[in-house]
Amino acid sequence: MGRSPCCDKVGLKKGPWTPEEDQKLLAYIEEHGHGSWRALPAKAGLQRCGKSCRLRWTNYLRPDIKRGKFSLQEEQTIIQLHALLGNRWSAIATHLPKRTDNEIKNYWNTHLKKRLTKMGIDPVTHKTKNDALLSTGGQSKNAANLSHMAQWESARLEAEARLVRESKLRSSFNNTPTTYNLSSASAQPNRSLDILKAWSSGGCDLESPTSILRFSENAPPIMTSSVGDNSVPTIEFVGTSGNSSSETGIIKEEGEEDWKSMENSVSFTSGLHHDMTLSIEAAWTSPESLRGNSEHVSIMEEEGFTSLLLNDSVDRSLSDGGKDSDNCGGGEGSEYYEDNKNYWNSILNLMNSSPDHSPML
DNA sequence: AAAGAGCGCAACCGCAGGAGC
DNA sequence: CGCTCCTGCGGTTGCGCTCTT
Repeated sequence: MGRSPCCDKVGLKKGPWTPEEDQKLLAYIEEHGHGSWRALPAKAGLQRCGKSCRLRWTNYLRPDIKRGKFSLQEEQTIIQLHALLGNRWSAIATHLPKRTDNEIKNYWNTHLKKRLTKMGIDPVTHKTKNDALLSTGGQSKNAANLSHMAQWESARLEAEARLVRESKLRSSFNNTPTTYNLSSASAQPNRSLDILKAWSSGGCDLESPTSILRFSENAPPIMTSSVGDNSVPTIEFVGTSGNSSSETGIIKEEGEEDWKSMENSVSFTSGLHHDMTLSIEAAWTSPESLRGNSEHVSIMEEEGFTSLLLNDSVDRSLSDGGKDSDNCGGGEGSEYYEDNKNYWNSILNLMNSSPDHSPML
């Protein structure tokens, strides 16, 4: 596919932007919008290529960018999303309001990666070195499941990001908030199957599982456990699933096409029937208002999925999930559940046990 | 105080893929 | 259907600042 150079590179300035250039770019975009980036520099009187202007705007000048030190919450979100998504910074940035993918990428490379390494955690696999050594046999199966889970999660996050973008786009034309529907556990109240078990078993009829990383942005950081001496925060993997036998579920592994169609769907309800929730106990404060009627969880404009990610806590406890009433789970699933639970707990434990939350040097 | 090393971050590079013609 | 334009993304680079010796 022919790709033209972004600029002819003759007479165009490169390198750091000057305040004057920033001012020109800002003034132009405020008045006209960016329109075509390629045409922008000439119109704005800048000796830059369009690509450079776009980067400057998206990574620095945009008014909705939050700069400065990353909070502990943000760090944890990055680490956990990275474990699921890998180096997909734009997807991760979707869940960190006001942070750019570039900033997150830089922060990961300069701070978090080193910190995890120092903790003995492989920043690529998010496994401890011991885990890596033991990762044979059944362990590798779990690793494969985690990888599979990550694929689902990755696709789902992309879909959600798209919906948020579409929501914002629509709202620019229509001031009324846009509402999307997400499936929820209570859509089928008796769903109590741990989705992880289902994945591990490989024999369940599953559609696209989904997961929610839950935090409370306003809650104290996760180390605020008040239970006993053991103040180690925990993350729970809460899986819910429907009556697998009653659903039309078809295992759609590697179902790229299915995901594409799902991404184009306005409602998640049609495509996502399972929730797997990572929750932090310390943030386990469920608004009662959300409990009674969660058939459709409305995501309002500007809050988007991030609200769910960070604030929502539709209560889906493990209490009934532990009954293992399904007929397609099994012991392996339980082990998997425990392994991943332990994994997240270990990361957070290590994070929180750091002398401070500044990079370890 | 000076020089070198290390670090952090803004910016660049090149590829991928969607949209339009 | 193929080409070009345009944008988004992830990896990498290089400069300036800070720290160490």
